[in-house]
Amino acid sequence: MSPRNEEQNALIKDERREQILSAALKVFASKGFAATKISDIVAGGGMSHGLVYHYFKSKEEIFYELLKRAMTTSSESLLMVDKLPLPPVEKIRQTARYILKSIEDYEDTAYYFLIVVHASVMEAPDEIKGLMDISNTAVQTLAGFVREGQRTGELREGDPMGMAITFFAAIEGLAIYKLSMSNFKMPDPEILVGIIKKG
Amino acid sequence: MSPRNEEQNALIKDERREQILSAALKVFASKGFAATKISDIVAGGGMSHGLVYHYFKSKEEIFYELLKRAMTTSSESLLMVDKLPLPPVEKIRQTARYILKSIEDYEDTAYYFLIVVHASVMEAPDEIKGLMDISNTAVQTLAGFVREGQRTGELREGDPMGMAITFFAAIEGLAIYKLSMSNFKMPDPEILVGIIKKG
DNA sequence: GTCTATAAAAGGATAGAC
DNA sequence: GTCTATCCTTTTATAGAC
Repeated sequence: MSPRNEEQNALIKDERREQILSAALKVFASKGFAATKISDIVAGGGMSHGLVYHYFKSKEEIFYELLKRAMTTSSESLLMVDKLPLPPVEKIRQTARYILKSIEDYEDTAYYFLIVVHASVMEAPDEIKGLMDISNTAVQTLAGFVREGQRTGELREGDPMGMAITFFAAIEGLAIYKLSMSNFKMPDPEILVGIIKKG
Repeated sequence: MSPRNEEQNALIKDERREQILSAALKVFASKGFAATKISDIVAGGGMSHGLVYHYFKSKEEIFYELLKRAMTTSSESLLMVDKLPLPPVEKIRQTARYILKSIEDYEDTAYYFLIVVHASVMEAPDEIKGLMDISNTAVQTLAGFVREGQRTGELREGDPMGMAITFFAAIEGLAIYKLSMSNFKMPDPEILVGIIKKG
């Protein structure tokens, strides 16, 4: 009960949570929410069934936490790019490069994108649907780049949201392929820029 | 037992099958395979639980049949376009236009694309994975257009398969959006052409 | 904090009545 | 051909031991 022990406990607690989340990330990404069994998560993380419920209230809460991280990370990344002193086309190019490289280099990035895909296509409770709106932060930031670029005439005309959605849709699709064919190489980011750039 | 009755029975049989498939299409597309309960399909089609099992061996068989239709239709469409006496860019443009219009006009088209998405991300038995290879017919046909166009210099350089995959990935993503936001308008097909066309 | 055993529920599939 | 009732497995979630 000394402070020392409490600190250690907090550390262990955090470690275990992360361990569970890390195992769950892979499984949820690969199978989706409904098809994932607690026993799948347990098998991947080498812990017991009961332990998962010691740290999380339900299967849904685990998924919720992972989705939150996915959404937060992607909107923050876009906001970072937005701060760079670059013309719109370059902001879009940076975004494409950064995301494709991250999917290529870190397996978890592809997993997180898959979590978002699953959240989009599943029948989700309101809490989860609420999180999905945050994703619109990323889409909307990108749509902002497009609007800006259309004003200066560097970019293709057309509905900015439609273009931004297509841009992310393509990335999500690529993440799906990456995961099913591990030897699949991410394409040149320029083809994503081509969605938006004037032909 | 007269021939007349057999014919009528065959008709009824076919009608029921289609009725079940039609109800299942919407539900599978909206919730995915694992999350779909037989009772969901039943509710959508206004028939009884047992009837479904009279016409199909299992939930999986229903999904399999729908996926087969999705795959067959898309590869056939691409082969049709390939027969047209058009330069590669135009074949790609036709494909983009045709598919986006079909998603826009027919709800079922979007549903069928969603079936494919779910099949891509689910943990599927070998039979279903086998069907997914057929999808590569469509992707590969498109990749063929790209290769052709690269030879003549009209199209962007880079891995044709990567571009074809991105093209379809974008469409699948758009179908997802279409279904969750029914008022979402499909973007200009040119943005899909932009993935492949020289910038 | 972690595990094992068990409860409780859900859902796929079948049998048999009509 | 169609429906209702039931079986039985699977799986989430909890209780309680260590």
